Amino acid sequence: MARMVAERPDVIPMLGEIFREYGYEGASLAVITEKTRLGKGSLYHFFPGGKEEMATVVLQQIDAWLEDQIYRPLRESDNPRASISAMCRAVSDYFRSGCRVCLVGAFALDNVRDRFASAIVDYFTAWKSALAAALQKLGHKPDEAADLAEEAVANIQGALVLARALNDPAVFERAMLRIERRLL
Amino acid sequence: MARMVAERPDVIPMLGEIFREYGYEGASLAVITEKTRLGKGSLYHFFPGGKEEMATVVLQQIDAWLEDQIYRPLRESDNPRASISAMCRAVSDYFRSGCRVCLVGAFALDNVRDRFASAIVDYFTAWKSALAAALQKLGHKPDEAADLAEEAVANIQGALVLARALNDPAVFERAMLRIERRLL
DNA sequence: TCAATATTGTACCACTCAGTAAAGAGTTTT
DNA sequence: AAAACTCTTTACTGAGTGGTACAATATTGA
Repeated sequence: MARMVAERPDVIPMLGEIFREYGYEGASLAVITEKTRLGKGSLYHFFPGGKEEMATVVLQQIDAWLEDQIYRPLRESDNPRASISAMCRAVSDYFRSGCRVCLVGAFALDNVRDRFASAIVDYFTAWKSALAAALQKLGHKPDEAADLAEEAVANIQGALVLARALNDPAVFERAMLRIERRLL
Repeated sequence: MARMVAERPDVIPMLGEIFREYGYEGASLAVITEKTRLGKGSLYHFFPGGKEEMATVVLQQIDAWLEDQIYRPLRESDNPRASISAMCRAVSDYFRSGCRVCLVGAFALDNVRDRFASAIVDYFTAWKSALAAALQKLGHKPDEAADLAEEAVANIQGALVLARALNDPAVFERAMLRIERRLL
């Protein structure tokens, strides 16, 4: 039969948005088939492991993107100020000023946390340590840098929760400004 | 037939813990009947509105508790330092060092946010303004106090997300110390 | 004692869930 | 051209969903 969608990779970003919008449990196969315009057959052809595999792949893709765009620059740049500043901009963009949810944060609060525990831990650990590396290059002592990094990562998550709760992007933007000011 | 549980009020805290543990969608009636030891008949007798009414009542009860234990002291105490300090302790206790989820925060990230939007907005708004009132009594200017309060409330949520993601209460305790230090 | 009311167990409803099976259509390879 | 492979459609399963109906039973107050 005719191909509806070129390749499996094309579906992954759609799945990401679906999980963001509906959550893991809320993203029923009915929703997924409707939004992706893919029948169940195709879905299970691409992801034999079903919904769980879909979510796993989405989490992998998110990790890869952040590694490229944020973690590596933080670790490897010889201009830590600039890469931290770039991180704040990228985060603000990525989360669309708080209108977009952090999938990993949402999973962490959900009862699917245990199912994706290792991906969730990896996500936050990688972020913390990459940011801490940049902060050390900025002159902070290792434990001081780790503390600052943990605080920043937590505060980003908090800003996302509050902005979505109050449905107010300004809350997120204010928080990101505070976070950047404190890091630099 | 014999009464299993004395009164409707006794069930509400159980429902709270169930929603915390399973989320709104994850808390199926099967789970609820099992954990409360109440049959569907009793459940729908006490809560004719079904699951949605159960969650609404739980949110109301949470709000009432916080109003009593945290908001009112913050607003009315003439020792703002002490009441802010007490708030931090109460929060740490309430969330069991981050092992317990904030139901309202979790709902905010979930796709049930819209259904309980007003309760969610009220929760965070009340908290922010009560804390801002205390900060004003501490000598902060109104907009400065509002900003600090918003930051603190957001950071508590962030600490909850990160602590649960990393499954590490120490993350939450560290964050609460930072928050208290910054407020006082 | 006895009727009114409050509570509970059970069976049931229509619907949705994730997942499967299999046959067919399209494309590639041989 | 035909076999092999990739993808899609369709119909289906069995379990679980929230919610309803109602009769059976307890408790209460007169």
